[in-house]
Amino acid sequence: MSQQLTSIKYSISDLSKEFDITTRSIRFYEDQGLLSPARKGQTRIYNQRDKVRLKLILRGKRLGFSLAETGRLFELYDVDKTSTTQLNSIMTLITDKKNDLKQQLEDINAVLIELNDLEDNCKGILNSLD
Amino acid sequence: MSQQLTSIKYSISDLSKEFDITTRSIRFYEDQGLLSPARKGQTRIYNQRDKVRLKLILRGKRLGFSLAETGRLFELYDVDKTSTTQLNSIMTLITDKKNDLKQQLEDINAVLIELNDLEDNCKGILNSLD
DNA sequence: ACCGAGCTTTACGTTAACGTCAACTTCATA
DNA sequence: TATGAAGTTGACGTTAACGTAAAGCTCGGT
Repeated sequence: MSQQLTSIKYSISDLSKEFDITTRSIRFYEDQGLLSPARKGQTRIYNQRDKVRLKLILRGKRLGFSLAETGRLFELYDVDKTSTTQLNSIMTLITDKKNDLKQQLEDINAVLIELNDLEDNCKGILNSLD
Repeated sequence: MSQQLTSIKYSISDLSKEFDITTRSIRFYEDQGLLSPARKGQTRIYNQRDKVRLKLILRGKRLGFSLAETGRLFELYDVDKTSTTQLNSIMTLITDKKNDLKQQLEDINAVLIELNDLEDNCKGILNSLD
């Protein structure tokens, strides 16, 4: 039924080129438990899911998440959904993260406003030098 | 004329308490050239400007800026405004930072959407357990 | 005169996230 | 067959941003 034709495979250097990171980093993320690619002999073989995970890791980094935090977010999807206590602890974790991100939104908007002011300032000076 | 009554002074522990950071951190920021408080003998005396700077440093940290990056942003305000080349290099730096921040906005919104989905999911399961 | 609280400098320790060899295998190609 | 490109596992080095401990001033209160 839901047989996916996701037989697309990637080598470690494929991914390192695509995301512009080193193979060292990719192996390190695996060490930290964020990736678990298949193996053909010794060689790592990455599929679509691995690639998506890697993209999420890098997005997390851009947001200042530590690898451990990103790992915890990954686990949210695999957790035991039958335990009420588990569900509640997830909910609080989600709430906390959402608050962090809302703070970040405020921060970013504040900085953007300052940068725009500064930019206008510079433009004004440049124009007055004609 | 524009004499400011900004004679409000702070000790290092005042600031450490107010911002909930250690005095070690505050001194470290000074080592890195981000703060330069006055001295009374050996003792550091912080004024309103120093306090604002500290607030900006912490905001930068929340956004994932390194201390060096924040330092560069500080310098933007003190730079020689008569040099056209200086102005142009500032402008490109501003443009770059703005692009970074716009990317962050996208990232944050994407994560917020996911977290909201996950939250709804959890709520649904919790409700179905009644 | 002594004490404790708060400040100082100096200096070594720590953690995260990799960088950078070194030494090895495997595989396709000249 | 050899050689070069791409993969592997250690293992030690590095940087940023502090933590932490040692040793010492200084000042108000008892």
